[in-house]
Amino acid sequence: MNKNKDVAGEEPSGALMADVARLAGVAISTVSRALANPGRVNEKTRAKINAAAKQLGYTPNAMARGLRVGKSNIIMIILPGSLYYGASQVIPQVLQSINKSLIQGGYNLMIANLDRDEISERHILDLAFGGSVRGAIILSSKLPEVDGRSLANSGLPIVSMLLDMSDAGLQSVVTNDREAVRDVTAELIRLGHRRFFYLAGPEGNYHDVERYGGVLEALEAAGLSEDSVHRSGGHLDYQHGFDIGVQAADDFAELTEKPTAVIATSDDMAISFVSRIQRTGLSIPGDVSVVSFDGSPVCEFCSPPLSTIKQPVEEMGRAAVDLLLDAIGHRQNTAAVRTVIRSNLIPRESIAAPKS
Amino acid sequence: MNKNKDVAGEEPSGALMADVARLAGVAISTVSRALANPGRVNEKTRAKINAAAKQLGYTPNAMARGLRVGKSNIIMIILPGSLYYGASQVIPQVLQSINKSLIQGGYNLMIANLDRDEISERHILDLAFGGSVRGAIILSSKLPEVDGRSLANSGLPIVSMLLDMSDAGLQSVVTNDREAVRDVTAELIRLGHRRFFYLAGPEGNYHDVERYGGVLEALEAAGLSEDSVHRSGGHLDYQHGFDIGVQAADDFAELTEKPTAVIATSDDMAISFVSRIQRTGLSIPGDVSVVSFDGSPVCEFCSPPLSTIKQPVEEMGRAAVDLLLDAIGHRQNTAAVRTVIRSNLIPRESIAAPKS
DNA sequence: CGATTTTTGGCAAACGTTTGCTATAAATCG
DNA sequence: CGATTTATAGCAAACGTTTGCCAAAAATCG
Repeated sequence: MNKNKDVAGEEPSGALMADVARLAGVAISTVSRALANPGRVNEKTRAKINAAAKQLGYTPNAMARGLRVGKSNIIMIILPGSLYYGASQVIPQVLQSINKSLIQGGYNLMIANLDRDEISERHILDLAFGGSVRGAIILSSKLPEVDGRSLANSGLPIVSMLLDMSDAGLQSVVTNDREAVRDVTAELIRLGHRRFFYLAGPEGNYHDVERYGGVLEALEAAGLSEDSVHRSGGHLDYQHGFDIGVQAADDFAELTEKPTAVIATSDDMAISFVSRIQRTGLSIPGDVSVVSFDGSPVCEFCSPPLSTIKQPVEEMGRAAVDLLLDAIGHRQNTAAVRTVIRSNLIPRESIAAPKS
Repeated sequence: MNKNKDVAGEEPSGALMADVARLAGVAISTVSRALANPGRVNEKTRAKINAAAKQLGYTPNAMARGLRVGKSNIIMIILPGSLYYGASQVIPQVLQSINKSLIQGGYNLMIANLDRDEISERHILDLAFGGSVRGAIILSSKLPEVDGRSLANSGLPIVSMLLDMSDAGLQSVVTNDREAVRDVTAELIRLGHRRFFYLAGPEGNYHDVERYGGVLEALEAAGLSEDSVHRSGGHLDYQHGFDIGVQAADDFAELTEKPTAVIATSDDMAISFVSRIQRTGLSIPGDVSVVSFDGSPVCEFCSPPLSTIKQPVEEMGRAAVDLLLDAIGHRQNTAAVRTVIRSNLIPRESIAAPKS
């Protein structure tokens, strides 16, 4: 019965631009221009067209447009898969902030997980090279690369967030991890602390390097030796944030000369650490001061409320999107490939001068 | 210089199917079939084509394919915008689980936020009617509807998750909120509790209705009056999870006859509530027992560790994706429009028998 | 009022695939 | 070995837009 033998879809879906044109009594091209290119068509015909479009409930087909103009309106965010996801409180906030900014710019957000397997790398590359996405925001330190195809030379605008990848030539939006940790360490030193306990994230990870570096800088500035800090953790993924704190507490228990201040690289590990060492009879901040990184809201309601360095994720998300849209719009990529947005310490009761 | 005057894209982007065909010395259509329809082409030519494709780093253009076949391979997840996002710990887990399942099925996940404004409704409808997405998983109770276009009759397969929308004819994947709360309330009654304090989520919200209903059912079953439970909160969004707990603590303080057991509808509010009432000198579970809903990992590290009802979000995500893909594949939509996956109580030290 | 410029609308050719149909080559059969 | 079936490959027409170019109409000018 169907006249059109080469029918592809199953349902006629919605109204087409041709339908709108017919109803408005104009050509298809006029409809197209009326909808997209305000100035190019007479005000009166445009009104007619708009009316027709509304009446038919017309919605332009995104794929047809994308194909024709050779651009999609989708941005993908590349998350370091199970490594990060759900681990740190920051990811949902990052997503929300990025999505909000993107939509204002007329873009949509697609999620891509970059795990350690080749499958996921290939998948991301397919997205990039298949014209599905227009740009990428990456939260992973590794750029997918398989069989000669590499995200780096996909021609896709890419912005790195959280991690500094300016070395790889990527615009990067980061916070001042190092400086923030240095400052808080300096503050602890000023309060009288001399022995420190550092809860590391995954070994070699950018954040870990930066943050531990910050500790060392503060120690050096105060004339303290590197031995004043004991490093714990580092062999677990961020995914196991709470586990890191648990293990570190065991570690801590075995030290003969207890540190008086703990610097944790995420709130999760700080929380589980605190929970465990309180159980051994130590009090916070009486016996040991604790400060961590992330700024999770839950820190306010721990006992005692935890001091934490709040990452400005919303601002970072906005900045990343701005940079990406700039790059897409060919507005000259500002020479600066590194955008730093400052973290703030939220001081709470978990920090005090050491006992004696 | 460019011969092709009607050039659309700016860069030649990657290799085209035509390039592969030329290199392999076959027709375009043969390439297409070789890549998609294994059996339809001779093994030998197929090998030649695959080699050519790999050599050129060919990636099929998703939009062209989508346009031709009239289907996209993108699924959108509709989140209740700022209402939920970042509030409850469950969202990131939901996203991860859904994304993982989708990718295995060859689909991609796009994020859509449904806020209370018309803009976001329109945006989602554009996605649906513009052929951008192939199906939707919705975590919001409201179906977007503007100007006669409604998601309900977009023809798009939709699955509701977390919220039961089977009344609206949507396949729904939910947990047994009511039953779980009823059981835990019954257990509290068994322990000897007779006066309860209920921390409500947003008033009228599905979860709130179900969970509060569970409390009432347990009371009734035990022959206790509805007055045995004091309801607090309910006028704030989930977004303000922690705030709800804080306000509820004030509320609690004013009660002359203190309840001995608290049932909270999210971990966030339980955590802030506990923090505040401990500050007033009450002890948990000595003076008051606390149980909440969600199963956030952080509960294990609260003091005392919080009993919580763990929502099986991973399983729910998987189930939602399965149902959606079934619907897309026209496999008869199983008559059951309601899939229930059971929650489990994780009992911890925050629950005990009342004092006297 | 004729000539020139500016607006406005239409035609048709893309964009990169998929796929129905058809043509050829190979295989099978009587 | 000719006839019939079956496997394989190619042609060309879609899919629903956008947009370069041109033609007609309207406006402006001398």
